[in-house]
Amino acid sequence: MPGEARLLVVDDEPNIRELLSATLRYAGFDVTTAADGREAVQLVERVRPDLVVLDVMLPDMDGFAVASRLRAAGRRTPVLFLTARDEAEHKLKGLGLGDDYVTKPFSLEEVLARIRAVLRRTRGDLDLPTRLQVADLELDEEGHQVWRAGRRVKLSPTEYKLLHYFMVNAGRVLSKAQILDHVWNYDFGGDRNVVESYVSYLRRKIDTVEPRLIHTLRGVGYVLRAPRQ
Amino acid sequence: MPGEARLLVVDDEPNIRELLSATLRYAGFDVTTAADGREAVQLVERVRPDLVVLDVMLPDMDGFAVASRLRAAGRRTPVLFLTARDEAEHKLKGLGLGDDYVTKPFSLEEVLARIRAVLRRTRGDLDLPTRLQVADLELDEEGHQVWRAGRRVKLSPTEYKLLHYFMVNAGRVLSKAQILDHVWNYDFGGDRNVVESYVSYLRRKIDTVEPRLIHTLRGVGYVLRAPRQ
DNA sequence: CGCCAAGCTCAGCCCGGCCTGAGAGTTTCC
DNA sequence: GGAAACTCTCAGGCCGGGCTGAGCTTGGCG
Repeated sequence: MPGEARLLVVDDEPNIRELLSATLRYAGFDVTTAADGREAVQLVERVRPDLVVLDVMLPDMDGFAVASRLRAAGRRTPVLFLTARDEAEHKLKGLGLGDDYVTKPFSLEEVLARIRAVLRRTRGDLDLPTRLQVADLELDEEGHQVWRAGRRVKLSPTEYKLLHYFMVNAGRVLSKAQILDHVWNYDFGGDRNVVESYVSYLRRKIDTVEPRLIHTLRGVGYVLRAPRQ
Repeated sequence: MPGEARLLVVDDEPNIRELLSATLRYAGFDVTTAADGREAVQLVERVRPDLVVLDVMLPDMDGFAVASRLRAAGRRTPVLFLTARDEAEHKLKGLGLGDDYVTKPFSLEEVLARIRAVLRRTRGDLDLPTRLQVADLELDEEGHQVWRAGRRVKLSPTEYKLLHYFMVNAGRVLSKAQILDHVWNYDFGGDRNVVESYVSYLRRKIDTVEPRLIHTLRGVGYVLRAPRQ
């Protein structure tokens, strides 16, 4: 439970806006949305969000302009910028302390991770768990590290994101479609065989000892869980 | 009791439309129907459904077009798409989060399960039970797991769906025809001996201990129930 | 008590979902 | 600039599960 933090999501594309707001609400945040910079500035005054998720390409004003308006108004609300891959490089110098950015197209897991990290820093939300555990499988979010049976395991970025998603949803069956939606970028067009491949990689790295934790449910999906219970 | 949620069912085939609306009404939902995209868009405004069940193949406009119309209109009504098997693969990226899809031909149990899952996510209907129990027989919907007398039991997908249907209707006599209609796809052409076969499989897996829970009523059907007192 | 319909069970075929190794294409890092 | 790591695709093969058909069992009824 993210402690009911208030978020303001600002993006002019309805699809992205909806994608984000639905995901973040489901993750337990209190979400307000805005479609342009003007609306965003107004809403910040009204809802006093703990964090603003802000597209840098807005129809009326640059995302950075919005951000400096916030700061000029005395708010030091942290901002998570959404930016195209090539814009990111030279623009990120504009970041204030506590701010961060994610490049489009992003994956939902990525956005959630960044939001949690920012809130942890700025609000001192130490109640946000930083360590996930299922049986003898451990994942440290801050240190990006994973252990199985006490042994350190090295994972690629995608493997890590997949495992993280599994662990946050331990005990819950996840369809391949769901996994694709959360772990892969929203514009990924390939087929779900990727998920099978990565589950296979993961198993080889973290699930070669008993008890097996990743289970296949034919025709349904996968689930990470410790036996018994 | 689904809490009186309002549904809008959109499909141009009268058979499917009726099949769905009758089933969903019987399951306790407040159902409105539409035969094409134009009508659907209008009705969404009027009835403000909690969820739209939407065929992707409509005579006048693509189901996805309808969905984006809804989103453009500011509604964040979740959508359950009905899609042919081969369309499903590559299109599922158009889904907003909170949306889901079912492939045609579907089984009614499948549709009901998806609808409940979506409502649970989007409305936060956490009061909807996720765990069913009859005597010492337990079924966990989220984890797709079943226990009898405290022992974990492994079921195939069809066995699971059948048991789920039994448990939701515990105490009610179900004819083989009813079971066929709900658990098997609507285009299933085989004979009802399948039901007998699967009841047999189920008994072997979950009903070998006292008290027996699955009872045969010759010439009538089956019923799952714990003995009196 | 014997017959018949209904129900039960099991072997077996077939299909499709899943896994995995190989490899192409791309990015990252030294 | 090259090597290593990583992502994704493809296809072959395996195996679990779906369904069928036939023979057997059970229960109802005259």
